[in-house]
Amino acid sequence: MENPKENPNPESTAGGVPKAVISRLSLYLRELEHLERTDKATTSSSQLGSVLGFSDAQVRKDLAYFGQFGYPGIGYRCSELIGAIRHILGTDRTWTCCLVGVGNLGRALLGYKGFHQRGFRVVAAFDVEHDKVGSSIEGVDVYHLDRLPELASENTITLGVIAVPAPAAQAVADRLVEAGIEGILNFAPTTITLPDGVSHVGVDLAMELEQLCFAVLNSRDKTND
Amino acid sequence: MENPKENPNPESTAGGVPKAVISRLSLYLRELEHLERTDKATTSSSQLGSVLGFSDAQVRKDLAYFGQFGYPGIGYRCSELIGAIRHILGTDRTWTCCLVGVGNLGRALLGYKGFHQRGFRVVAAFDVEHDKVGSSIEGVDVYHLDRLPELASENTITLGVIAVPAPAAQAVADRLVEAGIEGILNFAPTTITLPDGVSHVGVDLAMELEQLCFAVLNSRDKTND
DNA sequence: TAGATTGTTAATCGATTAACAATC
DNA sequence: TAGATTGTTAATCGATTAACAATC
Repeated sequence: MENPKENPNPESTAGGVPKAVISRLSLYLRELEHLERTDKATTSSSQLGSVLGFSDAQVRKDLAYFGQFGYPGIGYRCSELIGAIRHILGTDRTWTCCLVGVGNLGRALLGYKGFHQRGFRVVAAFDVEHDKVGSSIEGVDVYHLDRLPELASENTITLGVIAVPAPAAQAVADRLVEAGIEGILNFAPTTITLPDGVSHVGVDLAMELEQLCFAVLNSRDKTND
Repeated sequence: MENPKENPNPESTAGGVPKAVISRLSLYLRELEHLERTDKATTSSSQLGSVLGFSDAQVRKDLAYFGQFGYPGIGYRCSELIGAIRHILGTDRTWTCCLVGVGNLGRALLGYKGFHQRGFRVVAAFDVEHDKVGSSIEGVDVYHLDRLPELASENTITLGVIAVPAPAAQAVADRLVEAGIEGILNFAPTTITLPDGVSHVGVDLAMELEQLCFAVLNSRDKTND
């Protein structure tokens, strides 16, 4: 046991990818798409890293979790790496989504072009207020929340976006789960509890500002050292 | 050198707090505020952790970076810990903010009650479109971006929120920096470059959905093991 | 007192960095 | 060829977990 052997099971990588790697993958993708739009055919780990504030080693290591995408001496072909990262993230297919909560934020999300551009199709919006139900926002029909199960199975909706007030969020989450949704993006500023097998990402806008406050205070301290 | 001494400089903690600790602190705070609203006077590291999916040890360790806030045998008094975390994050004071970009998302942000509730005061909004300039949204006046320097110094605006299209984001960031802003919350789906001393948090809504996709795909794999 | 829970240390685990042979 | 850059290994660094004496 003093002299450990090499891992005898080389293809066992799949499950053990750090979560931080996946966020960076999204950043690499965004940057690569930007490079491609500005007609750069290739890039390198050091170029990609320096724009985003990571080391070249980190970029290569992150990609190495999933395979070999580069050319020694050359770097990475943007279009190829874009395709590879999209495939890894799963955004090389179309995802069918619904939105619950057509308030200020919900309406803004429906108007957000970025979702459609990246292959997310919002096929229905839901609310419980009768003056909203029946309307159409940015081409998306607004239904009463009671019709969620029906529309979810008709359209095989996979992802749900929650944009309701915090007190309603858990009940909405439960109904999305009941309707067979596999993933929830939660904008309500509250913790929601979900069964295993349902994925979850939470975005709390006020929390992001809090993080910024802390960063500002720390930066002040560092400057007046 | 074989037998290293204990750290001779015990109070050198300040700078070295992992970034992940700060996000968890925000989550603890949100949960504590929820507990307080539901009339729980005290909680414990294991209770706090289990709701949020962390271990009790992690909760205690995170708090230990900043001091001692609990009572052995009792736990934490919610109101005290809320005060302590707010002080750590810097949200025990009022932060003066401005918003640039009064599109769908910008308007939604102006209507978002959570900011004001947590001590963020949005004192001005800016845009370059003449039909928007001069209007007032949710009680916040919309000015032409050219008036940013003037209004920033009059109101000592500390934080700026960017909600403009990606191609305009860097130029807006530069003008915010020029106007003396100390922190930027960027909702534009692009990387912005800032000088040292200006803090930065980026939120890319499409990226969050990408993260969710990956989680859903992985969860499927795990289920069909 | 017995039970609960903290703060803190030491042990474990995981992630990042540095270095370099292989490749174009 | 010389220069650039990859993929990968080993070394370093940092963060999480487990354990427990101290405390209420």
